[in-house]
Amino acid sequence: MNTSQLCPKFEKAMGILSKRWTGLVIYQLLSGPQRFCTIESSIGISGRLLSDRLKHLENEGIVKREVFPETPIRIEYSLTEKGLALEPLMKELEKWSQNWVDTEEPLQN
Amino acid sequence: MNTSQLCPKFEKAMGILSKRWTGLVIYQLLSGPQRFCTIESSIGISGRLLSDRLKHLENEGIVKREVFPETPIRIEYSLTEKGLALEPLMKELEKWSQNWVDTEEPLQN
DNA sequence: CCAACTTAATTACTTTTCGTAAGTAAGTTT
DNA sequence: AAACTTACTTACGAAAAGTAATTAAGTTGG
Repeated sequence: MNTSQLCPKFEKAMGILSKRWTGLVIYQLLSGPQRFCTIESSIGISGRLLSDRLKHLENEGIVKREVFPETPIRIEYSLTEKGLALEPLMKELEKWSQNWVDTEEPLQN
Repeated sequence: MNTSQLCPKFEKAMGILSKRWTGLVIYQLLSGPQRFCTIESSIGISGRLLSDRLKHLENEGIVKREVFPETPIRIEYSLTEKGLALEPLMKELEKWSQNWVDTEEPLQN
């Protein structure tokens, strides 16, 4: 049972961000609209999970899926206004990671 | 296999945040040092996972565990400087959630 | 025309993580 | 001594993730 005393909006926002891969997908899309296979290889997610995550983000109104009936057909994913609004947060995470994150493995005792 | 082209520091930072509950634990500790059972009930996490998350956050140098040998004994968790540095990010998430998150269920078709 | 290739998925199966509940150890209160 | 509290740990079924193979629709090359 969830008996938390947090703001439901904040809790939901954190829920989106703390689902594995969603943050990276959003971050990747901040550099512009992209195709499925581009996202897949840029962040190292499997197709199975990327498919799932894009669907969820579409449901949340964060990502938009567009089909371009060119030849060959092209499907592009991009951020909606809601998704783009996460840019300041991503910038903060970039800053924090540069200032505080150490990629070395901690010493094993 | 992870063949991503992202900055390893950023990727690690996102990895920390996108592990379930860690974000909420950090957010909760921003309001000050707290005991295990306080965190547990404020964010609605189970003891089993809170114990695990606090250990991980301690290993990452984000959370500090202090034992006060009073009577009764008291154990407090607080944020380190590294942990406190996440405040601006949390404020951004608060802003975003207030502006964009809708807690209503999406319509079922 | 047909075999091989590409993209955007989906399905099948194994491993890992989560959630619930119960148990434990140390100390406190009644 | 029995019941309670805190800070955990253990056990176990359920859910999610990871890997790999498959599919559907269309494209290219011979």
